[in-house]
Amino acid sequence: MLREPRKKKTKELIVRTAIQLFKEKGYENVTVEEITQLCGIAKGTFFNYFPKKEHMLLYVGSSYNDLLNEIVRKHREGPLKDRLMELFHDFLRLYLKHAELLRLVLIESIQSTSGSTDDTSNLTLFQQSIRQLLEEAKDNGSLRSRHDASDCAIVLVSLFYQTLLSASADADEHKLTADLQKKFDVIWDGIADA
Amino acid sequence: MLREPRKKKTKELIVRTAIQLFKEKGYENVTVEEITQLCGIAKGTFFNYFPKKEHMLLYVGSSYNDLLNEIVRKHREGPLKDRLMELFHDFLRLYLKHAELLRLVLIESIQSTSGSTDDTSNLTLFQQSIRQLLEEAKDNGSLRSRHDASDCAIVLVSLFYQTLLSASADADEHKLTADLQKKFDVIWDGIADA
DNA sequence: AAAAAAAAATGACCGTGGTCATAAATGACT
DNA sequence: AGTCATTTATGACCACGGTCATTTTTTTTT
Repeated sequence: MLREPRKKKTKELIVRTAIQLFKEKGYENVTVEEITQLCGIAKGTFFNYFPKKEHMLLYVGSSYNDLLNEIVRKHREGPLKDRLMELFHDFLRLYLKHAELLRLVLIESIQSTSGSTDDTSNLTLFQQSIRQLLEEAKDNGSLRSRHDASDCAIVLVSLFYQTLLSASADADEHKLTADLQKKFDVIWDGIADA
Repeated sequence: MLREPRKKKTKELIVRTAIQLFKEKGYENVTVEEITQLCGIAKGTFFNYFPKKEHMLLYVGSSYNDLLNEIVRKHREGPLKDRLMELFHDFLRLYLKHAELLRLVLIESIQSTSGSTDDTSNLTLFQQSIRQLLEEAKDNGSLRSRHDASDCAIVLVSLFYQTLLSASADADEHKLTADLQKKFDVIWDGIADA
């Protein structure tokens, strides 16, 4: 059967073409027809592969998955909190490279995740790898916490996303890192002093 | 000048009609034309009052502002953390009454807030009232914290929103309250034990 | 009260996302 | 190779959000 590989090829072609156009001209300024024309296919074909234009954004997101995992794997030295901060700092830098597009991706991911327990969403994947990191830290003693690793991961990741989303257009890397640092300080120590 | 009051009337009429239709049939299933027809005005008129259909969602959001402030004012007894939890619990109940619509409102609010420092957005307003509550608590001694009230407010509010957004369609009030409780425990005590 | 100016309403019109009946392509079977 | 079944591609078509030149209404000026 030669059909499957060919479908995949077409799908990849659409994704690659679309991402490039989105980065060039901005998501809103790219029409589905434009994408398909550049791919040499008919407009209708696009919708055989993606139910909505917005679904492309989820694919843009998942195209970053490998890169994200690599970053998570990279940070293995030093105190846990510092490691996490460096890790998020790297993510932040990556995000800022295409902030306009990735903001849409993030919002779309949030939108598609909510209302359904879908474990394969980009957001959940990311959360899981942070959770895993925390669990390892708990196991090897570098983190002592009465809280569930899973809950901590949710908290950390939401605050990270919140930082990205609240980033105003003029915000630079350093401002955002500082923002994130403050939030992390709060949750790391807790709000109320003992 | 009699123009201003009349404009306001029309705007209110549109908002009321739209909200009702949204709640009846769901945002996506209501067309602008339908709204205007029910208002007895032309389609084009709608866009004299709202630049986009989605802007209606922000107005839906702001229509809850008074109610929200009232809830904040209501909880004045007991330990701070409990008060906050009750407060958020009330919000949550309110949210669940029209979860479908309010999820869209929330997402739209997030979307419109991000990228611009707009202090009048619904989200910012809410955050500010929580911040104020925390500051009062710090002043009268019921909260002792080394962290900025503002930062704490951001953290609390983001986690609340995250809870709302991650609510799957089948989630009930109790499940969500429990979810929220766990997150609040984490940030209240801090992730790492002393 | 008439004329001029300003503001607001209108609906024909357009672009784009998305549908769907039909056509083309592919693979299985004889 | 020829027939049939199934999958995939196609583009005319539609619905809806949004625009804009024109008309209608309201306010100001004389």
